Parts: sequence; structure tokens; C-alpha cells
Amino acid sequence: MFSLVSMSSTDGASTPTRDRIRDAAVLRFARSGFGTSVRTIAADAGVSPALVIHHFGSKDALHRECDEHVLAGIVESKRQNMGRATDGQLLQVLAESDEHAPLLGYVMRSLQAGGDVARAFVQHMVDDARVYTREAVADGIARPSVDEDARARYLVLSSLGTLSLALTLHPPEDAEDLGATLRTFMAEHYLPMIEMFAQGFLTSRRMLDDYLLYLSDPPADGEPDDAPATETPSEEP
Amino acid sequence: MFSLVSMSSTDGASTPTRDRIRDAAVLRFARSGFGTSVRTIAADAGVSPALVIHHFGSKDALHRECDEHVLAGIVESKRQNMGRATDGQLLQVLAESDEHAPLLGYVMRSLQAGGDVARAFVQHMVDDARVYTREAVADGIARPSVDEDARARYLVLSSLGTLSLALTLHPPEDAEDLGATLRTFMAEHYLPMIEMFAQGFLTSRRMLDDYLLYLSDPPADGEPDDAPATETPSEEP
DNA sequence: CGGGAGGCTGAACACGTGTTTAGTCTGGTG
DNA sequence: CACCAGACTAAACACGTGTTCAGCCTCCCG
Repeated sequence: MFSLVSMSSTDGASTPTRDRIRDAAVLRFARSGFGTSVRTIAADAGVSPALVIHHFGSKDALHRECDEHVLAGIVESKRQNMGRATDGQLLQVLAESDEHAPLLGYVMRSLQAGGDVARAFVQHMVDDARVYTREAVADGIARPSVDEDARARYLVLSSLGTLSLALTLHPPEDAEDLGATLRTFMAEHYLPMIEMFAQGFLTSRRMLDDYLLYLSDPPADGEPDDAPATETPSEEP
Repeated sequence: MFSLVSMSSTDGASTPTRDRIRDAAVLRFARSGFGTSVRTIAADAGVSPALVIHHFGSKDALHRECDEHVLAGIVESKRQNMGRATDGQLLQVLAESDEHAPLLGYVMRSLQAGGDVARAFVQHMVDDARVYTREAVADGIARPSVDEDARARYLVLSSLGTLSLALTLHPPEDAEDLGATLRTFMAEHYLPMIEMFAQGFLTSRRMLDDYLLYLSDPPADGEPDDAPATETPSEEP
């Protein structure tokens, strides 16, 4: 009646074949997206399509279980590499690892598709970013922010969003080698990124101060046309 | 033999019904993504599925024609609003316009799906950003960059990527009202964004200078482990 | 040894898709 | 008027999908 070993999260005990199917699914989903057919996954695992459904109940259930498995793997990786790298470098480290690269690929797919893994992964990185920025500020390396939480969110969203969009616009010919892909991306964008981090974009704080002033004042939401920035010179969307 | 009025780009003369189908398709694609079925689009246009194929040949051809139409619309919008807004504000202006909002929605979908419209749209914005940043630098408003082109690319990719990812993670309940969606996004991210623009993140230029030095030196690609940033405190991926 | 539970499969089913086909209607031209 | 090109449709087709069904084979327990 009751399963003695409550293996993973939802249900589904761990069987060699079952695990093989799940692993094949994670790999396939990462490589070809979540539109991949059950038949393809079954072929990858060397198994009949019916067996996939037999073990997981449905394709959606398989998808969910892949999500959980990948998320658990990410958490585990973070624990393993704790201290070795700080967040940003985390991606590099994971991408180079043969074991964990597929997980990262899966996460990148999820970032494009949305859903719980994506949100959870981003939340993890935001939490980490909060810690790291706090330390950096305390060490005098980073400037303090008016809203540290918002900044942590923005930093993560901006980094991952830039990467995701760049990958979508120019998909690497070898999607397997995430490490190489990341290096290519960095080769093109590291300079402007670090430039922005080191010296910003504007020469004066005026726009920032104006906005802070605007925030402290009653924004008076009666008028529809009360945009805070009228003379912005640049491209924040 | 020859069509006297070479209407649009590829072929396909302009017929009321044809245009209605195309417009319905653009709207549907923007609202529900490119996986939408021909039958749905046909229903939206009040027409039989067969007629859609009769006019466009195939769903892919319809998709391509929507791409061209949207891109032309964007260019036209930019021409209309020339001077009214500078790039960043462009999105706001377009999103508020009842006529052009669907086009923007379509573009956002394309940014997630990749493809030519996405690349073309980004390229347009990059070209604009180059001009605007150049002016801003000349006016002493913006700091100069070591690589202005790379910075323009990064600024656009970063802005659009952040927006796209934010929308993917937290889809607005009313996807129709792009203006409200954009305002919500800005309300959350404008502060950290402008903070970054105004004062950067780091307190010193050291990491930047180190990287510039690293760039000028022979990078010596024999060694696999030659990451430029070893003691970075933060979250560039 | 007997037998049943469960991993596993090939074939089929139900359904949604893009597309085709045959045919109807209608407006303009000889 | 005759007629024909073209807009338009209902029905069907071919196909890929997720899923189910009936049955096989094997291992384990009584």
C-alpha cells in the first residue's frame, strides 16, 4: 500500500529504466525544446513510447518530473561549487562541467518557455545576488543602492535576459557545448558590460536624483501623462 | 502576366479579405504565439481555413508575410514618431498607440521565438542606439566607450532581454494592454536601471582597466584556464 | 512447480494539425 | 447572354501527436 522509500518529490519510485528515460528527456528537452515528441524521447532512451507513459502517466507529468530533477540538480551543483564562484561565475563553472551542462541547457530552455523552473532558478540567483552585493557593498567594492532588493532582481534579470536574447537571436551551431557558447557571448559583451558596471553610462547623477525626487513627491496618478524622464538621452525601454 | 501595381514585397496583391486575414493573423500571433492554428486565425477573420491557404499558400508563407508587414509597420511608426522619443521612449510611445501596440506585441513574441523579424528589429534599435549614444557623448551627457558599437549592441540586447525575460517569468494578466504592462515593468525596474546608468555598480575602475590590459596583451589561447576576471564580486553571467 | 505482478512492446485509437480537392457562387468581360 | 476567372467553402486527406489496449516475457514469491 505505502511505498517504504519515498524516493523523490511527487511519487514514482526510482528504476534504472525510469531514470534513463528521465535523463534522456532532460537532455532532449534541453537540446530541442519542450515541443519534442514522446516518441523522440523514447527513441533516445531506447524504449517504446508506451513505456514512457507507463512510467510517468503523461508527457506533462514527465515534464514536471524533469523540472524537479533539474532544479534539485542545480541546487546540488550550487552546494558543490559553493565558494568556488560567485553567481556570475557560477554559470561558467556549470557550463564547463560535463555533468551539469545539460541542466544549464534545460534551464536556458525554461527561461524562454517560462514556467516554474524558470521562476525558481531566477529566484535562487536573486537570493544569491542579494548576499553577494551586500558583501561587496560592505567591502567597499560596490556602490550602495537605494533599493538593494530591486537592484539584485534587476542584475539577475538583466544578465540572464541579455544572455537568453542573444542566444535566441544567434543560436550557436553547436548547442551542446554550452561552455563555448558562453565564452563566445562573453567575448562580445563582457567589455560593454564591465564598462557599464565600472563607470555607468551617464556623466551626471541628475536623472537619478530627479527620479528619486519624483518618487518622494506624491506621484499624483490623476494625470495620465506623468512620465518621470523627459530628456533621457538613451535606451532604457 | 505582370501585375501592374507591385503591391507589397514578395507577391500577393492586396485584397480586403486577404488583408483582414493577415491582420487577424498578426493579432493572433501576438496574442497567442506562433503555434496558433490556421483554423483559429480563420475563425478570427470570419473565414474558412481553406481560404487562408488559398490566399497565402501555406501557414509559413502567412507567417513570413506577417513578419514583413509588421516590420514595415515598425519602420513607419519610427518615421512618424521621429524626434518625439529617443529609442527607449519609442517602446512606450508605440505601446500606448492603439494602432501600433499589436505590432509591438508581435515583435515581443518574435523576440522569444527568434527569427528574422527579431533580428531585424534588434538591428534597427542598435542602429538608432548608435546614433543617440554618439550624440549623447558629443553633448557630454554620456561617457564615451572603448567600443561604441559593442556598447550600443549591449544596451539594446540588455534592455530588450530584461523586458522579454520579465514578461516571460510573470506574464501580465491582460496581455492586450501593452502600455500598462510596460508601465508595470518600469515601476519595478526603472530605479535600479537608472541607478546603474548614473553611477554604475563598482566603486573603482580597476576591473575594467585590468580587462583592457588583458585585451591589449596577447591572450595566449593555449591555456584553457585564462579567465580574465578572477575576483569579480558580482553577477555578470 | 505454479502463478501473478510488473516491465515492456506493437498496434491501434482519438484527435488536432496543415493542406487538398471538388465544387458553388458571383461579378465582370467577350 | 454566355462564360469564365477567382473568391470562397465543406469535406476530406495525410500525418504527427499523446495515449490506450491487449498481450508477451520475466522475475519473484508462495
